[in-house]
Formats: sequence, structure tokens, C-alpha cells
Amino acid sequence: MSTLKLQYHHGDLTKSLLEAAAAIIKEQGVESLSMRKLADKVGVSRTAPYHHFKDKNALLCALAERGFNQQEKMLAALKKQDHPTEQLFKEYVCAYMDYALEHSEIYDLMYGRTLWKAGTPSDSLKKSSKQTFKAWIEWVEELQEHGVLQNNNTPLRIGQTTWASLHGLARLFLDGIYLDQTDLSEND
Amino acid sequence: MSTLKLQYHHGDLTKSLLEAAAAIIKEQGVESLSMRKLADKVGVSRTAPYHHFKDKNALLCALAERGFNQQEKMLAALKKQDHPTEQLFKEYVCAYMDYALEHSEIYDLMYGRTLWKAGTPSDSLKKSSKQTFKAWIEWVEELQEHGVLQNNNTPLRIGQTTWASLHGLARLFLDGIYLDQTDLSEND
DNA sequence: CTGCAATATTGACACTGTCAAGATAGAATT
DNA sequence: AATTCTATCTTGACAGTGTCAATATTGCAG
Repeated sequence: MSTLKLQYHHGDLTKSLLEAAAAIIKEQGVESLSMRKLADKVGVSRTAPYHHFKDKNALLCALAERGFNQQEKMLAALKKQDHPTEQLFKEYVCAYMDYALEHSEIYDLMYGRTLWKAGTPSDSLKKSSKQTFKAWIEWVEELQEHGVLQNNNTPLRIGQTTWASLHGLARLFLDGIYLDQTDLSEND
Repeated sequence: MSTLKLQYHHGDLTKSLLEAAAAIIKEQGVESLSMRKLADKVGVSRTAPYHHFKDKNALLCALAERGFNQQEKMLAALKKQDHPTEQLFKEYVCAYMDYALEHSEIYDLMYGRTLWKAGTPSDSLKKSSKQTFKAWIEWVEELQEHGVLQNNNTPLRIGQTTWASLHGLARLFLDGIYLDQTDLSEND
């Protein structure tokens, strides 16, 4: 009876919400995530989530922020490995693409329109994204010193352009326009 | 009296809807376009648009399709000019970027998630996009013959990669992450 | 044991997309 | 000219959404 009983207080609802939301998003896309369904899935009333996130936008920001943290950890873990710098860079590129493809919906949230254009990125999210980018720039500087990246411009500039390529490529895979194998062979 | 009179039949509602929708989208973004507000703006009842477009998705598809047509006309007009091939190519690149920036919301509709991932692209839209891409590939072949583009791979492949760069660049400007001048100077 | 602060709930509102049934007007047919 | 037909538009309705305000429940501090 005690285990089956529905508790009034949920425990760590914030966390549960984030996890459930991440799951829904991953399976069905951001657009089919509704606050109400989410609350339902977690087994809580419609408006309960609003005591943990100001609004839907805030929830999504938190989700994106999580993504940035993950990504930054990834980079940090990678750097600890004792591989030659150039190989490390290649590994990073692969890891980056892997992350984008594997967590496509989160990636979209992190860099896409939903939050940055249609929505209002929280200060916290802005901070996270900046920090992630800063860490990237610092590493770019190292890479330049090791001759892995060109040295003909500032780390910031080189960091921007290389990341731009990376991000552009990721987007192309995600959006998947004009790159399907099917479309290649078809001829009409 | 006769001019002021609200007509039951609207004339060319289809066209009016598309234009009004394009205007709203341009000014306020896709997400703040609602069928109801659109109908209101055109001066017609809520459900009238549904006699001209199956649903919202169809309306957006039509809007995107328009974009493809515009873009293809642009390319065609450009090619008619009697400039050296290489300059023509550069002009195209500029024109492409201009279009993307100037009609950012439409561009987003043409290549973005809303229709291709979240929505269901209409057959007509698929056809338009393919046709546009095909025209591009054909031109790439010409460009290769004139030595403006590399000749070490098929037109399709070269077309894909160059367009990918173009599109990636466009997206970066549109999404505008990490590229603001403000963010560059700030240091926290 | 009592009161307080954190947490969750129910009710309500405005807005959305969209369907079904009815109204209207102009064109075609008798 | 009257009537039918068809394209077009409208009103009513429903389920779903985000979110606010008021209320209830609980666990913990005193």
C-alpha cells in the first residue's frame, strides 16, 4: 500500500521533469512536448511543473543548459586522454558530430531557433553557452600552438570559423535535406 | 457604400492569404502566425482559409514553395546576364546570401525544421525543392566545365558540398550564435 | 502539537487548429 | 426570369495548449 500510494510530494520533481522531458523530446521531438502531457507522464497535476520552472521556455532552457554541460564534460574528458594533439582534435570532431546526431533534439534546442529566436534564452543558458564557447576558444589556442590549427588569425576568429563548419555540418545531417541516399539515386 | 461593403466572396483569397501570411511571418516570425489571426487580418472568418489550404501545414508549404520559385527565378535571371562565369558565380553566392538574410523567415521555412521535420512537406513542395536543387546541379556542371568549380568529382557531389557550405553559412548568420559583435568584445 | 513554508491541486481563461453543419452569392440551366 | 447547382464563406463546437489565481496538502521547525 505504501509503495502504491500516490505521494503528494514527489521527491525531486525538478529532476524527474527534466528527465521525462528529455525522453519525450528524444522520441517525439520538441514540438510534441506539452507541459500538460509532461506533468501527466511524471504523475503530477498540470500546473505542478510551474513551481519548478517559470514557464515552458524555462524548462527548455534548462534542458539546453544540461546539453551544454554534457558537451563541456565531454571535451574535458577527451582532453585528459594522453593522445597526440592532432588525434585529439579529430576525436573531438567525431565526438561532436556523434553528440549532435545522437541527441539531435537537444542539440537543436542548444543552438536552434526555438530558444534563441522564438523563445527567450535564460541568463543562465546564455552563461552556459558562452562558457562552453570560451572553453572551446581556449582549446583552439592550444591547438594553434601545437600547429594543429592555422595560426594566421586570433583564436577567437579561428575558433568561430572552425566551429561554424562543425555546426554547419551537424545541421546538414540533422535537417537532412538533399543528402539522403534515396534522393541521390532518384532521377526525376 | 459599395466599396465599404464587406463582400461575402473575397476575390482571390488564396493569394491574399499567402501575402498576408508572408507579411506576418516576415515581421513577427513563423511562430506567431496563427490561422485565426491571419483570417482576421484578411478580413474573413476563422475557417475560411481552410477552403484554400487543407491545414496550416499546407499554407506553410505553399509559402515555402513560393520561396523556391523566387529563388529559382533569381538564378535564372542572373544567368541571363552576360558576365564572365566566375563573376556570375560570385554574384550568385551574394544573391543567395542576400535572399537568405532578407527573407530569413521564408528561408527557414524552405530549409528548416518546421516543414521538413516537425511538419509534413507536401508533394508539391518536395517537387519544387528537388527541381531547384536539380537546376543548381546543372549549373554546377557548367561551372565545372568553365573551371570555376573543381572537377575532381561528380556535379552532384560538388553541388552538394558547395551548397552545404552556402547553406551552413546562411544558417549561421540567421541563427546568429557566437557571431555577434557584442559577444566578441565582452569578456565574461 | 501548532504553525509555517514548501509543494501540489483544482478552476478558470484566452488562445490555438480544425471539423461539421448551415448560410450566402454568383453562375449555369431550364 | 426562376431555379438549381456549386464554390465560397460563416457560425458553432471540441479538444488541446500555456499559464494565472486561489486553494489544499504535507513535512518540518518551533
